[in-house]
Amino acid sequence: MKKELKKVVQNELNPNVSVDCVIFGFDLERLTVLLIDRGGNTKNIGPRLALPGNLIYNNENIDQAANRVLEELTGLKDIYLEQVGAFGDPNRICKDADREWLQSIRAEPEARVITVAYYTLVKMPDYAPQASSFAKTIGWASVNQINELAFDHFEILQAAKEKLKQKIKIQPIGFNLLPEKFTLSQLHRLYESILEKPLDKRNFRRKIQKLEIITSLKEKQRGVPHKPSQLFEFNEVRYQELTQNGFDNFGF
Amino acid sequence: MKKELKKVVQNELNPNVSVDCVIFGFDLERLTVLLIDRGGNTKNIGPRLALPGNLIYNNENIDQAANRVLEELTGLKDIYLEQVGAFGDPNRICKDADREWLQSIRAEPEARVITVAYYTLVKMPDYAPQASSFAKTIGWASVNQINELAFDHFEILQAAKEKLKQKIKIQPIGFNLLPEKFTLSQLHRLYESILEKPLDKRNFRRKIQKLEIITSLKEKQRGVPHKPSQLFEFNEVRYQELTQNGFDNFGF
DNA sequence: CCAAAAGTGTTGAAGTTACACCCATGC
DNA sequence: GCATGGGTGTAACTTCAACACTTTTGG
Repeated sequence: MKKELKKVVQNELNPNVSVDCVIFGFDLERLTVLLIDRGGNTKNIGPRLALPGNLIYNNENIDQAANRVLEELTGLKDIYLEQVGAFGDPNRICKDADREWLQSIRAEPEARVITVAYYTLVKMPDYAPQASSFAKTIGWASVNQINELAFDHFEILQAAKEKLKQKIKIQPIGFNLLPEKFTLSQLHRLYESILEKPLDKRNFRRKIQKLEIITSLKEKQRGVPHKPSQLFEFNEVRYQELTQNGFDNFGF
Repeated sequence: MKKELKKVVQNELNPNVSVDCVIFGFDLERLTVLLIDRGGNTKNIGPRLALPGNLIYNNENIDQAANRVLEELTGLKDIYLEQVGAFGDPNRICKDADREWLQSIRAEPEARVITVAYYTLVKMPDYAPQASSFAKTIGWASVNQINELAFDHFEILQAAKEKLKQKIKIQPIGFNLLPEKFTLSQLHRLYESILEKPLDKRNFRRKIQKLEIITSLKEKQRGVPHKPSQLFEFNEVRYQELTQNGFDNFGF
């Protein structure tokens, strides 16, 4: 072992640790994810799309780093955030485009990086897109139309999907993806999108309503070319009651 | 940003990333965990016990690093390994004893470290303890008698317990903690230890036997001062069948 | 013969699945 | 009036929870 005893500079970027964020949304039809486009400087070799992410600072914890990246990118604070895990094979930078891109944005492009992945749930209407230092353009993509991403980001996306799938079976986190007022059909489609399987309409409605975690509003959809749907809101109070009594299973 | 362009030395330790391992065992009564004792050089300030772990090399992936630490410590290869997640507040080294200990074993004791935690399941009889460069003495401790550990290791242990608890509800990984031949009562106690709640004996037996993932051996316990118990073994083939048909819930 | 853990069935309640038709609206 | 999605009930089946006594061995 070589003794270097170099002083750690607290507010510098740590060249070895990054965070990447899988930002999920729901367009009322499909589950979507926010991707950045690395643009033309990859000369169109390899995938142009990537998950948003960046190196962490030495004086912030990992969750803070994820929140910072999110705020820089979406302008949103305090959104639902869950760690997926750590990734980072030594050879994760296997594509020419990846290497080229890193050289354009990193001080130490050859450093061994491990990345801590998070997934987050945002209400699409709340989201105010904004360009940032590391994202030329950004946009939503339908999750199941993606089949290639930069670095190991495709693998990370798959892992995030799986975590979300498991989580939604035991906690009603889906409400983070819906507007304040929503219909049972929208909630139904959301669950089907995440679980990637059809759910019987009547059984789904019965199950949700029995839990009493949604409250019917005195309001209906307007202007739709079919029978207008009842609107509901999430009942946070009731949810707290349930979880405190050890509830942890929806049975989907 | 400062351009350094230093060459990464592939087979050097990365000062910023470590792995820590929660090695679970089962003594047929309680869930246990393998801890290292940092010994006398802490002057008995703060907790002496810690999870085994070490920095990663730049040329190994994180899973490999965890396997390496495990093999160095227990001599075991190919054991059940599951990532818990990444940890590492900037201020995780908050205890004097921690700082002092790091100075004795690390080239860059002040570096910001994030650690990737894993939990593993070992059959206690297979385990051959051996001292290593970073562990003076090691030993098993009963999980629920621990209330303090070095660094953020107590927090990591709690997270690992929780992951194990969730996992065992959906996959029969408990067999990794039992000897090849075991009794239903031992399996029962194992599930109760992990889930931290009593399970009805008859209902438990019925549920396990219906799944057919254990096979009755033509052999019984010998030399016990009570009715000798039937011995069983895990049926791996049957388990593969089940999981391929999408089975993922024990319903505990 | 005593202590200790093994082993075994039934019943009532709750939950799950599968399934088809009428309703309210915009155009 | 027609296309579109909204909304509703029931019956058969499966699963779950609760519960107490007899058996076999070693000492």
